[in-house]
Formats: sequence, C-alpha cells, structure tokens
Amino acid sequence: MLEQGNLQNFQVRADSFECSVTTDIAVFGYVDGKLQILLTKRSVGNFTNHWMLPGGVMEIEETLEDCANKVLFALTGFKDIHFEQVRTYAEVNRHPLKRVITISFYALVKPENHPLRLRGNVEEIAWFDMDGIPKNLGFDHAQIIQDSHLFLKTNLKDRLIVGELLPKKFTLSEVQKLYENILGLKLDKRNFRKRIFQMDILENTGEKKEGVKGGPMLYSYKN
Amino acid sequence: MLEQGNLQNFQVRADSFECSVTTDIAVFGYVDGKLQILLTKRSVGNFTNHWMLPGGVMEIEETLEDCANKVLFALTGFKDIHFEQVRTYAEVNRHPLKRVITISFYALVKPENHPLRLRGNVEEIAWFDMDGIPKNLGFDHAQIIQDSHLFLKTNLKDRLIVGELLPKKFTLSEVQKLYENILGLKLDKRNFRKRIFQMDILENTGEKKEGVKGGPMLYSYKN
DNA sequence: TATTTTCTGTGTACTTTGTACACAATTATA
DNA sequence: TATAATTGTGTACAAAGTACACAGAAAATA
Repeated sequence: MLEQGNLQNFQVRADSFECSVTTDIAVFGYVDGKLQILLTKRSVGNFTNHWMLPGGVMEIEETLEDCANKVLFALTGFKDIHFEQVRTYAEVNRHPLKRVITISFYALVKPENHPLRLRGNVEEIAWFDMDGIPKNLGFDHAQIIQDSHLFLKTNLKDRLIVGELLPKKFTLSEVQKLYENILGLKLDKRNFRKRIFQMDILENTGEKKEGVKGGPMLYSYKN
Repeated sequence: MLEQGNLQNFQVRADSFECSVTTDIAVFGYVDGKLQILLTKRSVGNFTNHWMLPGGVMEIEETLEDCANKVLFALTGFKDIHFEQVRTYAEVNRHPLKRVITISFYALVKPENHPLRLRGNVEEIAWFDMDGIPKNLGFDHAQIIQDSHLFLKTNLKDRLIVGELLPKKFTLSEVQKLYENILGLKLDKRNFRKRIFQMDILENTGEKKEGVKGGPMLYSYKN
C-alpha cells in the first residue's frame, strides 16, 4: 500500500525526474529486388566503431517528427522524408552515458534518389541487405531494426504507404511502380487500379501528364 | 547545411535536453456485452476536474512497464496486469506545466475481478462504455483513448490477444466469448474455430473440462 | 506529316477466401 | 433414466482477389 507522499510522485512536477529523449530512424530502401537498410558509423559519441541507425537527441522546441527530420538531414542529407512511429525503447541501462529513451521511426526511400555522401560526424554510411546486417550494432539497434522490419511488413499488407516518394500530382503508373519497388513484386495494372480506387484516397486532377506516351491522367491525394 | 557545432547536439551528452516521461494506461474491460474503459478523476495536479486515463511519471530506475504497473496499482489497486505499448505522444505543449512525453499502453481486464475502490489521490473512478465517454477529458486523453481502441481492434483481427483474461487451460467457447465481448459482435462457432485453428497457436491438452455439458476439450497456448 | 513505338485505360472469367447455416454426440441435471 | 444444455463437425453460397488482352493516345522516328 502506497502512502500519499509517494502518490505525489505520479504527478508531473517542476522537479520530477527527467531523461534525455532521442529518435532513431530505420530507413529502408529497395534495390535490385532486395530490401535494404541505411546504417552509419560515427566519429564521435558512443559506439564509434559500430554500425548503427541514424539517430539523435530531441530538443526542447522539437516534436518527435521535427527531431527525426533534423537528425536524418544532418547525418544523411535526406530531406522531406515521411516517417511513421514504431515504438519506444526505455530500458534503464540501454545508453552508457545516462538514462535515454528512444522513439523509433521507419521511413521508405528510393536509394537511387538519395546518393550517399559523408556528412558532419558520419564516418561511414551504407545500405545493407536485410540478411547481411553487421553483427555488432551499437546500442540496442539490432532489436530496433528487427521491430521496424516487422512493423513495415505488417503495415504494407493492408495500408497505402507511399511516404513522400511521389510528387503532389502523379500518375497511377507512378504509384504502381512505387508499390512494386517496395513490395518487390510485379503487380497487375487493372487489379492495382481496382484496389486503389476502392480505397477512395485519390482524386483525378483532370490534367494529363505531358511528355509521356499515352497521355496519363494526373492524380492527387484527397484532402 | 548544418555546422559541425550543431551536429554535436545530436549526441547524447551529460547536459543534453531532458524532459519528463509519463505512462498512461487505457484499461479496457468488458461487461454485459460492452467494451468499457477505466477513467479517473484526481484530487491533485492538472485537470483536477476532468476525467482522465490513469497515468503518471516514470522514475529513474523504472522501465516503462514498471512505471505502468506502479501507476496502475497506485491509482486503482490493479496488479499483475499485462500491458502492450501503443504509441508515444510528444507534442510540445501537451502538458501545461512543462515538456512531457507520454508512452501509452493498453490492458484488458475482467472488471468483475477488479472491484473499484478509491485510492490515494483519486477522487472518482469508474468504467465508461466506449460510446459514453465524457466530453472534456484531461490533456490529450481523448486522442489516446481513440488510438488505443483502434489498436486493440486492429490487433484482435489477426492476433490472439487475451491478456490475463483466460486461465492456462481453456475451452474454445471461452475464447470465443472473450472475442465476442471485445469486438462487440456475435461470432459463428464453426467459422471461429476454422480461423483459430488456421492460426495454429493452440494445442489440445487432451483433457476435457468437467462440470460443463457437452464435455468440451481444454486447450492451451503452444509454446 | 505519316508511321512506328510506347504507354494508358478499361472488363470479365476464374480462384480463393469468408460467411451462413443444422444436427448428432456428450455430459450435467432433474 | 429422461431431459436439457453444450460441444464438435461439413457444405453450399457470397464476396473478394487474381489472371488476362487489346484499342486508343501521345511521343518518337522516318
């Protein structure tokens, strides 16, 4: 049985316990029929000699998404990527320096749109096939990758996840190609359109895309 | 383009920004064929005159699950409940006092096993039907409840989630009734069994449950 | 500017999955 | 021992998903 004094601890107070918050991002790419993940080696901080996910601390005025964007841009140069939250890791000793809790995100990108360059304190950066991930990842990143991968596969089954991979207006073939890239399989045009129209999330802009044979209609997301 | 100086900010340092961490728990029960949720009114802290989810701050030596257990026990007396993490809320101004991020969990309980009593600084505590939730909930708890409910329903579709609601050995009818209660609809016996056997997660113990007409077989989870 | 090439846009038969439905066998209870 | 309640099982039908081909439009080429 807890005392009233202890119960006060459950209220947020000016002096209540605090800890650092970080976001880690599992960026997946699809190349040559293989799902890949983006890892970095860093020149400063903990686990400098280990591959790990891009990640970093949230500042006081940032949302989680702001933080994920900032971190990913700083470490990789990737911009305007769509993230989805996966889960939160808060084991007591998961960070050697202090108590840190980490919210993980995943993102999907086309690697060919994002040439890798070394930036800031990144020592190495590379795509790894999912079945060829290095052994000694920093922190608990092996676990985070595994959870993110499972989450991605589960979500792709019944949701339309296109991230920021398409322009505002796009053709149905562009969406289909994106799907094919992510899923790693060829889809039937007529069935794909049937499915996507049933979802009722796209609207025909009435415009045609120029410079493409056949003169395909341009679509956008419904608001 | 970010400078090296800024990049240092992405590393966890002794002085890096910190904020308070709390857990909120959406405890679902089912009674009289209705899914319900447990809410409290508290006598101290913010939003004292509003119904809200049980929740409270994480301490430095606690995991998220420890915290959820502690909070739920202190506010309701519930013990040894199975939780699952739902998502993390970190909008900048979601708490009036300071920056707070909240990890939400959900749990399923049998209300008849947990009589409600007022404890600690809880002023009122009650079960609410999901279609009769009060309007002015504290903080962003209306959103958290909505997300948790969706999560619960989604998970139930393709996973067997029974929390601590069933004994180690149980009959198929007991599982079915539980499902019917959570989903709020009546299921067909033969179709339900077809589905659950396809999942291949239960095994027949070979024993029959006594005291029940028809002599139903007892099943357990496969290990 | 005529011809060829490439891409778009559309419907139908078939297969798989999901849903509706009834009765004999088992055990408790009267 | 008879009655009442509950278990355990299969099949016909409906819905959703999959396989498949060709005429028309615009660009590219001759």
